[in-house]
Amino acid sequence: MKKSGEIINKLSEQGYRLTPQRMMILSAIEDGEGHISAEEIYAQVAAKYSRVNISTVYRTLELLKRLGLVTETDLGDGRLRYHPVGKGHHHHLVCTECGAIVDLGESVLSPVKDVLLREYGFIADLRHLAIFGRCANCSK
Amino acid sequence: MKKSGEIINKLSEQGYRLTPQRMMILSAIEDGEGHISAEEIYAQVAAKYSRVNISTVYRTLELLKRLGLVTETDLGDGRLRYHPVGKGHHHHLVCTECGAIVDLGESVLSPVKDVLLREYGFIADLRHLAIFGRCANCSK
DNA sequence: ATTCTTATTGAAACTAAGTGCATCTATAAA
DNA sequence: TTTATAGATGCACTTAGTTTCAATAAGAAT
Repeated sequence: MKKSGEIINKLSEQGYRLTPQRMMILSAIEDGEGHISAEEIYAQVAAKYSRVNISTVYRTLELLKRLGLVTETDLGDGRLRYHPVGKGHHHHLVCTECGAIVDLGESVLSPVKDVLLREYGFIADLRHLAIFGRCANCSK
Repeated sequence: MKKSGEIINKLSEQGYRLTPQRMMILSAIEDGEGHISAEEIYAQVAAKYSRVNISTVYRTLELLKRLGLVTETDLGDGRLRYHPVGKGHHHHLVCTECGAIVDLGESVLSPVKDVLLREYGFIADLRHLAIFGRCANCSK
């Protein structure tokens, strides 16, 4: 039960205002296991402070994304999921047949990241990717 | 100016009906340079046959996607883009700063595809990916 | 403590995409 | 050629996310 300090500090360092809405959105993101959706964040915040608007949640997520503090990932269930960057990087294999999700270390994509940087000077954001396809069972 | 036969043949082989709506949607996808959006397909079809509904476009795209006949890619402009698989595979580097899009051969991701198959038995669909990040200019 | 400035918020409208259901029609069977 | 039927469509509605704009309030300056 920590105080979501990491992201808050970075926001205030960079001159962004620390509104109560933002504080509550941040703790919703930093508590829990990550992979939270905008609606879930909204539900958590609204439970304590019913005046929040969901567009504030979306706007805060957009900001955190732009500052590189959270990653946004489409896991194929129709809503985007958010993960605090401070909690570590990983990827997912998502089976489009049965819906199974397998976690994947960060290292699988590092060679790609390196090639893109070397050959194109492109700094690829490959911190939390969902790779779709068919799992071992479904393609047997 | 070919007759969008490839996809039509595959649909009818597999027992799907060849409705006039589908035929018009298919030629919209197969003519042109690919990377067409659902709205653009709808506009093209509606110009000839104003009774089509856009949900038919979405449903047809869903079908073609499921059958592996088109790829769906988010190039970051708020609408998904579709590309006929028969026209070849490639990827895109999308700069989240300036919006520049650089094309990329298929080969960059083949090693990843191989590793996922070998180590997880996972058949990854990596035929038309958009990789977001910062281009050489924007990260100078 | 009060005032000021501008970032942030809430409300509502809007967009892209997906869904449920009654109707219609492409295709196969008679 | 006509009929039957399951697949496909149109329409209305829902959902996730974005945008506009007037009102509010965080944080700086006084």
